[in-house]
Amino acid sequence: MSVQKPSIPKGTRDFTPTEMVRRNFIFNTVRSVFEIFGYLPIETPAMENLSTLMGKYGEEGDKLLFKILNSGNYLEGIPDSGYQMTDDSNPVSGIRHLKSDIGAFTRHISEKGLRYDLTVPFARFVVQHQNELVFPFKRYQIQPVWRADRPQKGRYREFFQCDVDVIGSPSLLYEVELIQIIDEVFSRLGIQTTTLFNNRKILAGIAEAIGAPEKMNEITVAIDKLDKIGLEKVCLELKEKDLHDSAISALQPVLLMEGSINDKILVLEDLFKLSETGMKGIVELKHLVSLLKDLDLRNKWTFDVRLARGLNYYTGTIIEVKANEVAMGSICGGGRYDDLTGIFGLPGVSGVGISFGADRIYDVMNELNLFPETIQHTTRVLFVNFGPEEERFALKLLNEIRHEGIPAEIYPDSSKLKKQLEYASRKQIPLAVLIGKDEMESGLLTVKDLASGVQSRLSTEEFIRSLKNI
RNA sequence: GUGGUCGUAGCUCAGCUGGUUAGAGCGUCAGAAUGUGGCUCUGAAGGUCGUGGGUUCGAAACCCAUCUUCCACCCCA
Repeated sequence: MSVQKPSIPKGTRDFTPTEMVRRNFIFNTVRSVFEIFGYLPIETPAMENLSTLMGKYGEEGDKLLFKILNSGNYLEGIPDSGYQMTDDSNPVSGIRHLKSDIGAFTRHISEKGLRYDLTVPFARFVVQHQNELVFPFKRYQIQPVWRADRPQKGRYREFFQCDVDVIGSPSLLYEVELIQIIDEVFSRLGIQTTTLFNNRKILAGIAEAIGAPEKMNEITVAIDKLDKIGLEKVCLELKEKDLHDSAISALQPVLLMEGSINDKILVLEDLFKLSETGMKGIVELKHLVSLLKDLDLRNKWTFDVRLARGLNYYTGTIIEVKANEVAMGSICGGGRYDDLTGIFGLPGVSGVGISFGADRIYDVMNELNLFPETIQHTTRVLFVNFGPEEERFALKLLNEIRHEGIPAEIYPDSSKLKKQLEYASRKQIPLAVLIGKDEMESGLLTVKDLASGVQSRLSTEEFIRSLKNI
């Protein structure tokens, strides 16, 4: 039997205790902010039926779904001679046919997949539990999601999302609330951010107004690249996407737009004389901006027409957050979806939500050294072990200290003192308690402060009191 | 998914155009008057050179495949 090198699938990671302490710091911060705003937790299974997942994220998204092979003999029911199509009853024979309709074959052997995000499972959850829920329903959800993407920096195949959504109200107050949550979370974590928002109706309006409503996606994707590739190439790309010259020139004012939010709104209002949808978007945008202006948020925010979020289900406001000091994809994003639950049989319910990317937030904080030192160590007191008798004595005291809620431990054997103190030192345990014969007889403990090296003799009562005071 | 890129001790890397027993720093472990850590000193362990093929008298170095890393596109947290 050969020894195999241990490894984990690409794009996945192990987390060490140090990393977990830091990750939990992020989760706890996010969680407590969510709760302050009145959101409650839910969880859903790691796997969903493929029928729930497929078709919700566009063609690209479908490809990125991790599918789970049916258990047992998943080839059962497929005749030896070929493959029976699911949607018509003509048997097709031969492996070549099977390959040519890989979709149908996949549906046969796999009916579950790992969740791709938390929003779609949430929609499914709402429809399934609609009778038990109070609307507007505000929930948060912190769980891993999986995407069969090609990994890169800040891009993993398994990562945690922290979602907050509210469903059952079209009120713009919730957009404001989410932007407040973003501000609060990042202020607490110490990350300086810029929150960008846009409105899907404005994007649709632009496409409509320049006479190419069916090309909205192409147009938004191209506009999104403006910073990256420049005006000329954007226009070139639009041309390649079969957009008329007249449409491209009509788009120029939008591409060249700059100045304050109000300036941009004026440009758009002018354009939207030809688009009702666009006007609606402007009305929403103006309302949102006026509400935000009164709030004195600590982080930057602004309207950005170039913001284009791909997911097909957004219909109103779209939001994205970037860290100011680190080059990384967005660390938070989301938006308003008017009919996410419609496909599951509950039409006309509007919702809005955002998702914090815990893993990217971790990377950003790590790069900027933002994790506070104080979250590091857990054990605060180590009892040094001098032998069976001393052990007994220490165990009693150890128990008392733990009852006071102070994390403490005892060294497992009477190794050299040197070794025991080194253990404390390496684990960054601040206090070591030495109980040997002297201490047992006198009842005075020797307490060593590892940071300063100072030792003191304290009675057990004094010691416990001093621990509680810190 | 498309196009690149990286892979040598636990970690960070060196190893000249293929040539004999593959190196360093850090870390680890063991010692340095037997109840005192971090610093210092001494010593030791640790590598199928990502994996599998091939070229060659000879490969860590060259070729192919494969996995992994990172990057660009795509998309996104």
